[in-house]
Amino acid sequence: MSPKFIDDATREAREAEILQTALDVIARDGVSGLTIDKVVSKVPYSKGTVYNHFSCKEDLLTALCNNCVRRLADIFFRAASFEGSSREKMLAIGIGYMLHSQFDPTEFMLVISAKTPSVTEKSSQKRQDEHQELETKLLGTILQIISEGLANGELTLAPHLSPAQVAFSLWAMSFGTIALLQDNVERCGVRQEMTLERELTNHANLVLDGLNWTPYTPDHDWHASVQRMKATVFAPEVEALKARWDTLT
Amino acid sequence: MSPKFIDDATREAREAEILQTALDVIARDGVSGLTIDKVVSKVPYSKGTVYNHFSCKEDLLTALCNNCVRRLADIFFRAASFEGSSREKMLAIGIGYMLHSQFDPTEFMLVISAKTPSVTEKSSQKRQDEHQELETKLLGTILQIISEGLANGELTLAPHLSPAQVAFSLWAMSFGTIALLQDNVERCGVRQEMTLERELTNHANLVLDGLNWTPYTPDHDWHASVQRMKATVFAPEVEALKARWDTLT
DNA sequence: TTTATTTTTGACGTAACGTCACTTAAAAAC
DNA sequence: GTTTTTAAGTGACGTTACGTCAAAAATAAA
Repeated sequence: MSPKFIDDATREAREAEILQTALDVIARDGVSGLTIDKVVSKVPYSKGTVYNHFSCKEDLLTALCNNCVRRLADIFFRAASFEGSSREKMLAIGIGYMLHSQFDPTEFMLVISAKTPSVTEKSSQKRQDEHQELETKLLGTILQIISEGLANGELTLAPHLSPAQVAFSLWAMSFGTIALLQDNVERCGVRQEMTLERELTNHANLVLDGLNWTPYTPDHDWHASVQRMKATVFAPEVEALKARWDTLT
Repeated sequence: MSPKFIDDATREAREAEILQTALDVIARDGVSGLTIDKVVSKVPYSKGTVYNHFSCKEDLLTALCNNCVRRLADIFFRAASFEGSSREKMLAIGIGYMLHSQFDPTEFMLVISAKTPSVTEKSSQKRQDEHQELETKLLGTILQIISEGLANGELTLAPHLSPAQVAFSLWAMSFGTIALLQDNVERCGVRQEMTLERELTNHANLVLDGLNWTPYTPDHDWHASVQRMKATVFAPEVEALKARWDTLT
């Protein structure tokens, strides 16, 4: 009386395979070029099976986005483990975010795409809940660094600010900076003189100084900190970027 | 030898009519529910004529976005005319941005949608150029306020920051804050305690303090400034929001 | 009235979506 | 080893929407 069963492991492996294929399609044809039919044709499963995993195209996009956020959670975790002051760890979050977005602009832009009404309006509730959960996890890591700063006196919060508000500010700052600079460099006159790393560091220092998070910008060599991050906790990302660069030239 | 000619005025009027209809469709069915066919059926013109104005659906979306940015340019201009210190004017930019996004969340989200790869990949070059131009204009207004602050000594830039970088930081801050808080209030635990106005003010003050833009947060009643803005330069927006609120209740 | 030229039209070909009736296959029962 | 049972997979199909284009309409000069 018990029929064919598919175990969770192979099910997840298959889902990953479909998602990777979708990412390949996007890398080749852009987000607008992603179609379920293309994915189906490149995968050893039928359309019915694909729709068994994802309720619609937008659901698939959200799933891709969630994968990205999951990877980001790992990066943030490593950022928090950077050997240094709490403020350096905070900066590391932004740098990690940036490195990831540079390594996979497609994935980073997917996060924006997935926040777009046309996607959220159609994506399944289950995956959107998952998205919220993952975002909360990201903020959790940031909150932890804030606690650390508060605990060791490097950060003193003004009475009108809660840790959650600070976490949000920092996240919004990184997101805004990376999103707006992402593919606009060398297009708009006002922006072309900037490079992402420098800008992000500047903008982060602006906010962190504003928060009275010591050491203040003039008292520390932040560029050196960034170099150290890139040599330690983000070595894999830097390595990957370097490898990519070598391949392209 | 001269045939039927359509003058620019009626042409633009028709374009506005189509765009308004598209906005109506989006208000009813969401961005994902927007289809050219629906717009055509609600407008006294044929599909061919609509495609005569917009090269594709994405092009229409970008046009809607540009309309929004154009309105924003007006708001920023008024913000810059606020009677007060340069820092108050700067805060006014953020508040104006926020008021507009509250009055028309659809339009604000359209700006994000239009920055999404699936849209930029298909939209016409002409409208994307227009978009860049409009954004540059927005930044121009911000740059003017920065100049003013520098001129009267209320703002002194650290050597590593250019006015353009500062303008960008402030814009990214506003964009990120509004975008991420827009429709997420009361969804994610970390965020639910915040209201948009308070958060935006906090975040703006953070950045402005970080920039050493006087008067510093503890030395000024920013809430009062915001109230005054809402009573003067943004009276129309506040009025419109109030009217909307009265209608809904 | 004719002619020349722009503008409008909407039927049509194409592409992608998402569904569903049917097939396949595996494990338990006998 | 055969039968039974039902989860899982399939892909043809109906539908919707896109964007085009050849023909029709409209208008102003000749």
